[in-house]
Amino acid sequence: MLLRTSASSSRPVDGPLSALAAERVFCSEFRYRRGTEIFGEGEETEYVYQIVSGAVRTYKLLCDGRRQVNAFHLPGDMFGLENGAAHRFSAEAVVATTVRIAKRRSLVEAMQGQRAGSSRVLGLVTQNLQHAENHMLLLGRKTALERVAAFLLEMDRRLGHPDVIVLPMSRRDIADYLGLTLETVSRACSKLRDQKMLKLEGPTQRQVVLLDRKGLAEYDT
Amino acid sequence: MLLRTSASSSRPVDGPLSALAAERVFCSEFRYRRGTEIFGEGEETEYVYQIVSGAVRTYKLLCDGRRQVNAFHLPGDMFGLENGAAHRFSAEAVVATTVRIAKRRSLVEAMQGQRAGSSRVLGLVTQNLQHAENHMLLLGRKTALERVAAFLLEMDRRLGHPDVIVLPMSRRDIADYLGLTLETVSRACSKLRDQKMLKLEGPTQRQVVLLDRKGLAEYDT
DNA sequence: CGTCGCGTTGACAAGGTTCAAATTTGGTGG
DNA sequence: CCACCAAATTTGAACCTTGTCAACGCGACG
Repeated sequence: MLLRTSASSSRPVDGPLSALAAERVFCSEFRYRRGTEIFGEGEETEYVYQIVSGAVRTYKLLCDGRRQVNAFHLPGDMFGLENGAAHRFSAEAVVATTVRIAKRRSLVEAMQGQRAGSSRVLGLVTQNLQHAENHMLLLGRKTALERVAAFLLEMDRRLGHPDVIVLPMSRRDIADYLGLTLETVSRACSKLRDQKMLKLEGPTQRQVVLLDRKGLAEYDT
Repeated sequence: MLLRTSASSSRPVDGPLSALAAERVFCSEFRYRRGTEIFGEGEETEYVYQIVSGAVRTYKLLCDGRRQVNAFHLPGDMFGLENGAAHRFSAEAVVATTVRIAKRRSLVEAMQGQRAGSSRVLGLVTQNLQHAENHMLLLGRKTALERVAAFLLEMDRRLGHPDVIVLPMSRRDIADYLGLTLETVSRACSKLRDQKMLKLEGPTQRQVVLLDRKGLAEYDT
C-alpha cells in the first residue's frame, strides 16, 4: 500500500491524537475488509477511530440511494468523533483498512483529564468544518474539471506530494465526493491527461502522476 | 453554519451566549446598512457577532466572482467566531442589521473562566459542522426543486413556523446559497406555487406562505 | 416621470447525466 | 493452465436539467 502516513506539515493530523494514542486510550486494533461498513448513520457513537493503514469514506445517503461522500480518511486521520450520541453519517472501508479504536467515553474522560484536551477536540472539529466550507464552495460553484483538479491536488497534498498518487478509491467514490457522475470524473481525468497535466497508470488507472501542479492549481483557484 | 442558538424550536434567541451577554462580554451594539460588509475573508478575527435584528450572509468567492453563501444568520445567531486568527469567509448585512459585538479575546477569556465555556464553543462549531454536512448533501446531490424546498423548510423552521415567511434575502442570495442561478430559483418557486404548495406575496415575492409542508418535506427527504 | 433594483418568464445553449458498448484485469473453479 | 465471470474504467451518443441571455413588469425613489 503506497499510502503514506505523512507526518510532515501537509498532514495536520496524528498530532492532536498522538498523545492520546500514547496513553493507550486507543486500546485495540481492528481490521475491515474492503467495502465493509464501520458504522452507520444514526447508530450510537460508541467508538472513535484512527486509521493505521488503508482508507475510509464517510457519507450520507438520500432515501433513493443518491450518495454524498463527506470525506476520505487516510492513515493518521481520525473519524467518528461526534458530539451527539448518534453518528451523523456512515463510514465504510474503501480498501482493506486497519484502525485503532477507542471507546468514546474513555476518550472524553481522557480529554477532561488533560487541560488541553477539549481544545484539541475543538481543533479537530474546526478542521472538519473548514474542509466542509471549502467543499461547499466546490460543490456549489465549481465546474467538473475544477472539481477533479481540486480533488487530485487535495490527495497530492494529503499524501505528501508523492511521485505517484495511488488512489485507494474508485471513480464512483470520487464522483460521489465531488457531486458528479463517475463518467464525468473519468472524462475529466482523460481531458487532464490529454492536456499533459497528469499521467494515468496502473491496471485501473488509479495511479496518478501529476505533471503540472501549477496548471492544475489554476483550475483550482 | 446557521448558528442557531435557540434551545427551543420556536424562539431563536439567546441560547448559549445569553450568559455571556449577561456578563457584558458583548459590550457594544453596532448597525450595518443593507449590503455593507461586516468583515472580509482573510481579515483578522477581532470581533465576534450576535445578531439582534436583521440578517447576515457569510460567503466565499472564487477569483472570477462566483460566490457560495455558506449560511444566513438570523436574530439570535452568532457568527464570526473562528479558531484561527483570520476569517475564513466574508460577512455582509443582507438587510439593515443590528449586532452585538464582543472582542474575540474577551470572549475567549470569559470562556476559560467558565468551566462549561469551551464546551459551549465546541457545541457551536459542531452545529456549524452539522449544517455544513447537510448542505454538502444538498449541493452535491439534490435537484433544483429539492434544494429550494429544503431552503424554504429551513427558513420556516428557523423562523419558528410563522404564518408568513418574510425572506430578507434576494433570489440571487438564495441561488448562491443553493448552488443555482437566480432564474432557476425563481422557476422553482413558481413551480411550487403552481403545485399549490406555497403562495408568494408582497411586492418582490419575498413573503412566502407554506400551504403544504408535508409535500415540501417529500421533496426534501 | 424616468430610472433602478428585483423578480418572472421565454428561448436557446451547454455542461453534465444517462444509457450503452468495448476493454482490461483479477479472481474462481474446472 | 485456462475458461469464464465480475468489477472497474473509458468512450460515444442522445438527452435533459440547468445556465445564459434577453425582454418585460412592477414598485420605490429621486
